[in-house]
Amino acid sequence: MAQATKPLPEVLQVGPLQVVPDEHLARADGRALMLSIRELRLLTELARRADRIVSREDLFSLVWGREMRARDRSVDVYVRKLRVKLEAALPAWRFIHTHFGFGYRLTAERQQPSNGSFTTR
Amino acid sequence: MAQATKPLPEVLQVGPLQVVPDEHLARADGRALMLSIRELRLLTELARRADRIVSREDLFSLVWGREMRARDRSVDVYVRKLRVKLEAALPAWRFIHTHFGFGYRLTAERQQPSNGSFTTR
DNA sequence: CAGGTCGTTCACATCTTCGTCACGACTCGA
DNA sequence: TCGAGTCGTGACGAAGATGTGAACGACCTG
Repeated sequence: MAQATKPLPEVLQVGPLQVVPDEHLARADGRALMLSIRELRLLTELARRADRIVSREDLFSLVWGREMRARDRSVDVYVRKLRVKLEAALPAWRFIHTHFGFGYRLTAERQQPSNGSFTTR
Repeated sequence: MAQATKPLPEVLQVGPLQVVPDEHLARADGRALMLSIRELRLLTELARRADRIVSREDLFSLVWGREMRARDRSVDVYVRKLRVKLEAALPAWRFIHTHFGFGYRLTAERQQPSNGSFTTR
């Protein structure tokens, strides 16, 4: 018999970042982040597809629940908002990486100064 | 000496804050807080779920024992009363954090210079 | 009865979020 | 190198959520 009644809350771990969608909460090194609904949902969907590139269209329909209109910049704007908060919480890390022409990818990478070789963007 | 009927009194510790529901008492750094019944119950239920977000609806049914009516602001008002007393007792700490659109979270955080991500209002 | 505490509810003030723009910086292929 | 398209970023107003002070009545207690 399968564990049909087992709640087993979903916990997404991406480096020092932890997302618990069911609790409407994300943590950085254990400390709670203050995220809005949209921000949290966006982070959640990215985290569920960590290390993979997710297109804007997919992200939009996942988070907003409808088709993205052409030239809609909502995803970009919310990626920006997330980046700001993640940067404030974990300055030594970078999480949301842009793939030009394709979309975004969530991956925990240490911010390495004094090395221009690896461009993260 | 063990007692078969020992209730094992519940003691909730949240930073410098201590709540003992069975004694109808809360302490800040050992000093007793003067809380009304509602205030204490609200603090208790929050403390039992420390570090997690609790929705207004859940808080209301936990503390008031009935379903919350739409647009009822009771929880907000009592959160306010608690904040005032906690602030008076422990000015260097912040306990009740608002999660916009979700509810409240009880976590002991030192009053720090503004940090966009963590600090709660 | 007089004064105080408590719980509830209102009304208004303030803050957040959200979607959208506009403009500038950036990327990449021709 | 250049140009078209893509992306980053700050700002805005409207709608809605939350913060806050106060009024009111019920309930003590002396």
